[in-house]
Amino acid sequence: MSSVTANLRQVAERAGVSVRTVSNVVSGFPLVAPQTRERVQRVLDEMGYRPNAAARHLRGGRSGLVALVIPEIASPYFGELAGHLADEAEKRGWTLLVQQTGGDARRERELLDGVRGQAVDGLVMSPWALCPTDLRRRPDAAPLVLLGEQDADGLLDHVVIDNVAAARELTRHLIETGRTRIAAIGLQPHLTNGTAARRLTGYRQALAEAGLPHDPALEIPVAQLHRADGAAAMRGLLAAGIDADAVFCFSDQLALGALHVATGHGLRVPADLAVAGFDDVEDGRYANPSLTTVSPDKPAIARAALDCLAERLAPGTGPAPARHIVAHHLEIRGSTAG
Amino acid sequence: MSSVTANLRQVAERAGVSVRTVSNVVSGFPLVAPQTRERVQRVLDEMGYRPNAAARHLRGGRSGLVALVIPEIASPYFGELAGHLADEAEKRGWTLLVQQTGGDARRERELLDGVRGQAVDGLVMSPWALCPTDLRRRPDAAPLVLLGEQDADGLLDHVVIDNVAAARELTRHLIETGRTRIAAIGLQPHLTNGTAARRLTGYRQALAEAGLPHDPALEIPVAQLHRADGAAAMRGLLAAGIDADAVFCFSDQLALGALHVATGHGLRVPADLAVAGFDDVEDGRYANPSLTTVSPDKPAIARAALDCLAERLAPGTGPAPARHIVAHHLEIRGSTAG
DNA sequence: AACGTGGCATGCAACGTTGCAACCCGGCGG
DNA sequence: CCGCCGGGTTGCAACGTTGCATGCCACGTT
Repeated sequence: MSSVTANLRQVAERAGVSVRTVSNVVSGFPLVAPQTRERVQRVLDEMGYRPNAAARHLRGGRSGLVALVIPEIASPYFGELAGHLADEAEKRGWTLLVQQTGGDARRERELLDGVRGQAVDGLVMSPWALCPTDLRRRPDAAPLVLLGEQDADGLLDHVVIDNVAAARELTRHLIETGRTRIAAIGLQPHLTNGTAARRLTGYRQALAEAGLPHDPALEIPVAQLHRADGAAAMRGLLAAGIDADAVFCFSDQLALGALHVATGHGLRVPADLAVAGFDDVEDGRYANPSLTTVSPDKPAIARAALDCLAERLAPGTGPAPARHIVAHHLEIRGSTAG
Repeated sequence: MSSVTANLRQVAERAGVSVRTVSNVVSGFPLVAPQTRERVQRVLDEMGYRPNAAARHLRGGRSGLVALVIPEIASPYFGELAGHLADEAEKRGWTLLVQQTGGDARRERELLDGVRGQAVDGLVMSPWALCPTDLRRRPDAAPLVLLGEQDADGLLDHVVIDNVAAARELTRHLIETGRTRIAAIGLQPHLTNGTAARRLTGYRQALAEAGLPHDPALEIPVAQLHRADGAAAMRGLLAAGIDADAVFCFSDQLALGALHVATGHGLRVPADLAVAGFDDVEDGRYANPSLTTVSPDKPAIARAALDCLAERLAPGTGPAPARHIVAHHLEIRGSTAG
């Protein structure tokens, strides 16, 4: 079977030059005579030459692939993030590849030390089950950037927003609208990912600053971050007869589930109950009522993650692993302020 | 710089056998003496050997990569589909790679005849701007499967649901709940993708079957399929004073936008206005009220697309390009039946 | 006229893997 | 005893590309 596309040798033969010279033209090497360059270029175009990625990869060690390793791409937050990452990767000449873990520890580990047989130049990962020591103890493979809180300052690159501050700001907003019994939905004590813990900290700080009591019954853990989990948490609150006047959910998905159950239960939002989320996914903007949320700068997260990988891939060791903090802002909408 | 992982040569040296024999062990070639196999396997494990994907690709011509070429991954429908595709790809030893086109013709063409320099084994594509002739006129590159209607029966593989029937069923449902002035939102006359056209056909058929008049003012085109477009269309309906008692949107995203505007305008759904969508994305399930929709069997779509690629990749030409029809069902929820 | 110089072009080797053909050797039938 | 057979193992070559070193030529300088 012949190759699907012309290769350097075939172009060289047709143009009457050496393979090396064609390669020089393709790669833009300056020491090629103008008329030679032009002739070779013409043949390249004629034959529709496209460089063979496998050969380049084998030769140069770069595949041009970056892996996004996440629990699930169907989740709106990761979907939106993947969109930005794909765009940014494109700008840098990379292609994004998606690997789903389902939050499973074994699968996370498996992907960590060798996505597709060392075929990627770098990994952008959102770990749920692996702890920082797991993440560090791996063969000298492709550079790794983590998304979300990791308690691994100075040991691993990770991109985050200031979750404590963001949660505090949002909670303060709820307090300013007159709420005093604010539930927090979304604790994830079973995860190594420290994001939920930081948001809980911010929430508690805001309560303390306002002199509000801190009621453990209002701090509700969830199994996952799906709408169904938010719905279940809300049903639990209602069934237990807990009189909350606001719920702060640690993701928009949870909030949308909670909102659905609350309104289905006859509660008016925001009059009877304020509902707020986190992530600013597009669904929230069009919910009824639209959802107040913390909006992380997702394009900036994508840029930061890929910049970080680019630095690690550049010759030289680059700077020490760092915590890259990205901007966020409060997006106040109808679900908390009617 | 040494290679990041042990290669066959290093393993062979350590195990005291030839490179070829190690390769035989790795690939499970049967003619290897049991004790040799065992010894080599031990060394493989010790050294943490992982086959080099680039070399395999160069040698064997298979990269193990499948590209998903879609307008945008952030769209919930494509996000959910990508999740299923990634899972199914995984099962078949493939990895999914995402390329966004933004619906742009040039970008679609570019990706079509050479994603990443012929580095993928197959493409799953949802074209918006390219017509079937464009899609067929391409160098003998990787096999291609299209998602959505293409008017290219027998010429190109494509995976669809029966859009005419589905739209007819949904419209009939609206009629059965007593609606007579049913708007259709989501015509896309500017796209080559024939999906919207088929849904419009089904809609009109149902109206005709019920003996309802067909009012062009109720057939509303949109620029894209985002929530914002659905919202804009709904605002247009309301501003024009058109008295519809139902809107059938050609995607859930459109429906959610329309729903948002309708309820924001004081309309009670479904009492004053029924709203229905298409795609059954998770958002719709948790909307207020939850959204009636056509639910395509997304896992089956993913399976069909990848099975089709697998057939094309198998030795031999395989069956003629076909239209693969996947099941769907009506998901009746609160937005049409209170 | 001999020499250095710099622009341009080329050949060789190697990246890690696998298809192919050959090889060696013990056992068995002629 | 020789030749054949087949299980087990091996070397060679090639996939397409690029780094490195070298070759060649014309021109300008000594």
